[in-house]
Amino acid sequence: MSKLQPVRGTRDIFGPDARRFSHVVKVYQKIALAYGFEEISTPIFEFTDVFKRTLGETSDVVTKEMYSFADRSGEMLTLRPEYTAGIARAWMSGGLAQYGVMKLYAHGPMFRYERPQKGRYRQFHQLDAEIIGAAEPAADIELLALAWQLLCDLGISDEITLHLNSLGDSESRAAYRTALVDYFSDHEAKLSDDSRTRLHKNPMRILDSKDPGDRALLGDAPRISDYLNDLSKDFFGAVCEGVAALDIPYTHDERLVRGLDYYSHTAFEFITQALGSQGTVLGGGRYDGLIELMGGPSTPGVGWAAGIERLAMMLENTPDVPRAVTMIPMGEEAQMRALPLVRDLRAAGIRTLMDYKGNMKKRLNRASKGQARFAVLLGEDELAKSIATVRDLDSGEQTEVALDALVAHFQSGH
RNA sequence: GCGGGCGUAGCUCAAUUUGGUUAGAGCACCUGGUUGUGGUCCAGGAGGUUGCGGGUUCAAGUCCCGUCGCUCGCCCCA
Repeated sequence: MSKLQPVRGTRDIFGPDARRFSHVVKVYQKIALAYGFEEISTPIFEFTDVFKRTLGETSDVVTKEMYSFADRSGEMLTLRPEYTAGIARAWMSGGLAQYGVMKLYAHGPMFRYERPQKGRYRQFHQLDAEIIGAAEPAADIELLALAWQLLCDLGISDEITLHLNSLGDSESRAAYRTALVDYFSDHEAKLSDDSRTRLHKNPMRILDSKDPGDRALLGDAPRISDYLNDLSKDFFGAVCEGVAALDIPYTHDERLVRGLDYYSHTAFEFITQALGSQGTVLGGGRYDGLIELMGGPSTPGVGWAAGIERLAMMLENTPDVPRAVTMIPMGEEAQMRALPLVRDLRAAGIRTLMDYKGNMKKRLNRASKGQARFAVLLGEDELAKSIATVRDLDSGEQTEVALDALVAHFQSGH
């Protein structure tokens, strides 16, 4: 505990990692705003009940993955393992229903007590999008469009495929579940240990088992599409049509299910092969039963979340630090005279650096290693003439620029 | 929670087949050569309890046990 190392499954994000990370967030914010979503920021912890009630007492997240603790007054709190429950809670406690359909986006840290792996951390970060109050497939489609645009704008869409499925409404889902349990109960002896537990706890999860023995049984297993009632079929058909109209490539993946209890109708995951077994880069679905389950009015909702770390890992290039201007004053007077000049450059939005020590050689050295583009030399000679010597660090060319024209000089693209 | 692989300087790696003196190198960093001109070059410096703890041995970076961490996979998920 006293060791100078980060807690298992957490990490410091710095340098190139930090730039990739924030690039993902910036791109997302821009798109989300363009799509008409509004930002919401919810606390990173909630009363434990918020997650317990919504995720289901027996889900893995609740039984073994939550960071829960009692605070000083004895309240049981939990660091959020996912976004939806907290946002739904905010929607209710803030009376957001008055705004009608709400389209919300968010980004921030999540916490799950899991064994770390490539692309999986105990503190990880998600982008999130939710539409609350819309029962129409158009909302699902809009969210999928938003997700796809994000992946496109990040330049990673060609490594990713959309897997789309319908879990049906609660009636369809219940019927299917019964059929599934019947089928697998007949073959219980052939199931893997994991799937035998699933059979009783969460039978639909057997469908995406990686065990070869289980997979052999799947061929003859009942298919969800045969159990959808008309309403569910129409809904799914509309979503597929919309996705096709937007030219989003997808596959209907009947084995795609959800671990969380409150999902219905649409379920989807954007999956890549590039990240090993942590291939789901963005996933979500419709949760029409959630808000009622939490004690609110019956209210439909759809949403998704994406792992920022996973997206960042897939970026082809690391965004560069913008190239800077480095001020190099020589002598005490120049040092003072440089202060307002640097301030004005910075106020104009020009990335401007100034060292605290060193002779000109060292400063130029540091400037070029730090990827600066220009050095502004300011010494006695320059001050006497009210100019600065601007040195192009790539070409070595030097020009004289009047001090009161410095900002304009760099703003004009130099 | 379960299984495999791996832990030597900030990073990448050395350290003779089978244990043997003071654990080395490159990159990066700092200082000087050059008190107003960088990236090169030269010289020097700093940086390590070989992850940690125990054991075997005259002797352990090297062998054994434990532990912690990283990593890949399972479970589950973003």
